[in-house]
Amino acid sequence: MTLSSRPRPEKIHAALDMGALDHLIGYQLRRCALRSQARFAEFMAPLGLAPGLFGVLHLIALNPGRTQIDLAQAAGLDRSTLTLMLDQLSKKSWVERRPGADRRSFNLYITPEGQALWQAALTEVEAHEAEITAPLSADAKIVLLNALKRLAPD
Amino acid sequence: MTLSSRPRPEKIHAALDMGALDHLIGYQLRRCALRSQARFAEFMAPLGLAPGLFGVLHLIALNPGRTQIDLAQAAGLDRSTLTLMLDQLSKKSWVERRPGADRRSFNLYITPEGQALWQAALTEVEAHEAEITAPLSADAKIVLLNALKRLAPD
DNA sequence: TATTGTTATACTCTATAACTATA
DNA sequence: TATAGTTATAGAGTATAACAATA
Repeated sequence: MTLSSRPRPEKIHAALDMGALDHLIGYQLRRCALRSQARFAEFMAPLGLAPGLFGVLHLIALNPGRTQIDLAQAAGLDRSTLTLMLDQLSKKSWVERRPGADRRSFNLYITPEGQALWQAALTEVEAHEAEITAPLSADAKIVLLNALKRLAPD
Repeated sequence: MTLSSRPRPEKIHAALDMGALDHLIGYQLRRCALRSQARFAEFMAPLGLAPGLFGVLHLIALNPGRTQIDLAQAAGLDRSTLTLMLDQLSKKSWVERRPGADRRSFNLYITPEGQALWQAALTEVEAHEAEITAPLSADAKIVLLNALKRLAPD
């Protein structure tokens, strides 16, 4: 906290009063997620992969042959949103839309290039996770994870 | 989990494999925050207040007379971002930019209308918080809050 | 009729860079 | 020169609504 930090001479802005916000899980959740996401974006940037796109790539890698509707539902996205994300992923040749038996829909597959990128991304994901959870003990991580899962059950 | 839920006859999409994502705090954080924010937006919508604008209004209400730079720093926003948000808040007459001694800057104040709106918003904030934390015991809430604060210290 | 995916459009939130006025 | 704020612009990420093709 600011209590322990000696004020620097250059510029002192007294800390602003946050009021009840400080005690709200909703607010702290937002703070943590924003910070985590910003850092995650930095880890992904060298790969040319936007944070949201990693999630989609990951789901396709683990679940080849699914339709866009399946995927949108699993990722919690609108199908129109997913269309745009898949446009980006297929423009980079990381993901393929293959026509299926039902000619209204596509079956989604990761490409070899996509596989390579995905593996590289997984390494970054682990590094990111280790970094952001560094302040927590192993036990605390488990407790936190369980709490989060109870908060947003499927 | 899906283990206990009887499959409904209409439409069965086998749950997609999430792989390691399920065990990542970074990912679960994102899921929870997105869900919380979407719900928060619904609570704020009747007031005509976008979620991000509430935070700014709240800071101004609690810290009258501060400059935009102060506020941007406290909210973790760029000053250009804050300019746009204040444009919206002042267009609705909820916030006032008053010229100060230093004629480069403004001092920010909440208006009477803003006060009324802020009070209404605080009620919604509490309702939102109660709803999203409903799955947790009082103890679990405290533990979660502490974990989140350790994750994103100031 | 209902479903899948696409398109057009728009909104929120955010940033960078160049600018104006003031210090 | 440096700072406060504005403007122009851009880019994620998201959604709704209308649409075409197919079931």
